[in-house]
Amino acid sequence: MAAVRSSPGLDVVQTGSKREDSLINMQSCGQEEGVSGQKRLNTGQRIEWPVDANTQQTNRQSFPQSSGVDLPTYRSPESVEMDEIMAAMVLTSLSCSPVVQSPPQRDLLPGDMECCGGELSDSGSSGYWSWDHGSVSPAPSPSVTEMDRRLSQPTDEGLHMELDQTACEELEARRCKSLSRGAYRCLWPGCEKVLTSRVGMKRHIRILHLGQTTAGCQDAVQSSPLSQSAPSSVWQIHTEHLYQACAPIQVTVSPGSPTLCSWTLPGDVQQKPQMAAPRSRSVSVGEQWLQRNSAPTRSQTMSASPSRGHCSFRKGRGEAKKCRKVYGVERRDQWCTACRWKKACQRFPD
DNA sequence: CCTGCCGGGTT
DNA sequence: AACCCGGCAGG
Repeated sequence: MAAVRSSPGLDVVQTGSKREDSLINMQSCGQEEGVSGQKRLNTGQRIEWPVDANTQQTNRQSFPQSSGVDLPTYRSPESVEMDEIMAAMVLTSLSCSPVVQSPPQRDLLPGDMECCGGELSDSGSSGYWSWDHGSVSPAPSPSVTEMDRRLSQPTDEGLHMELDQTACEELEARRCKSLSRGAYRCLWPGCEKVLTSRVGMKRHIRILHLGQTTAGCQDAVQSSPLSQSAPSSVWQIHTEHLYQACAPIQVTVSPGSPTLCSWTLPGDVQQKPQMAAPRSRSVSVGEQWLQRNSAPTRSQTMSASPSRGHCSFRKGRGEAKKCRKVYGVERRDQWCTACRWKKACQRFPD
């Protein structure tokens, strides 16, 4: 059985039964101050479980707001933006230069996109953060129906990020499979247009699918929550192992364009949102508070001060109460992992 | 002395 | 990688 929390004050229990829908029970519990979550099943049983910080965060992305769990018939009012998001995904996919068809010399034109081996940054844009796909394998792509369901769900910022990445992977996989050498096929739903040049394909998507005449695409992507939100989501996801993240998380800021921010993460870490979903672990009040209050701020801090990558620097004593003080030595099992290992506390970071 | 956590060792 | 702990620094 998997227990999830969809949003503050709204708990959801999802059983492993085939009749999930009928067994889903939602209850507004308010914001309890305890360490564990608690839930009532429809059997009348009351179940308490430790809530994982990652699980909480992840599931807030997966089951956002009032929709609770996957209700197939639900259509979000925000789905009207999906065309735009789809366009962004298609273009993002397009920006991933196919290794199979790209010999050492890449047809990089002025204003053309970068290869996805390292960055997706469009040199013609600003404020377009990018992913390093790293070791992410395109093989396990979600089904079309699942994609559609996710697209139709109301999304918060985190889900946008997940959507973007997953969709990019899938589109890239589909494109790599279906493409003949040197040709680009438009993956816009219902459009099978094949062009030989990347620039032409970009133009095709812009004009036909976005209805834009000139360089509006990057701006559309830039201004969408899809791109704006992802870094903070990533940050939230990885706070659990923050003390290990000094090296893996790399933030680079382009000197030329102040808003161009490139996030480089190891592939396995990027997949964590999907893998962490069924997990369940104890979460503290502090962790919940941290996720609610400080995570967005931290993302901004990350963007503003990328020099944090240096780990050897010993910080002065912060003001925050750490697990040791909050729980005491006698409740050491409730400490965060880092505190138990005498590492820098990641539940109550300074 | 208490606390936080770095650095390094062990499993 | 996960886990543990000696020892150091700050308060």
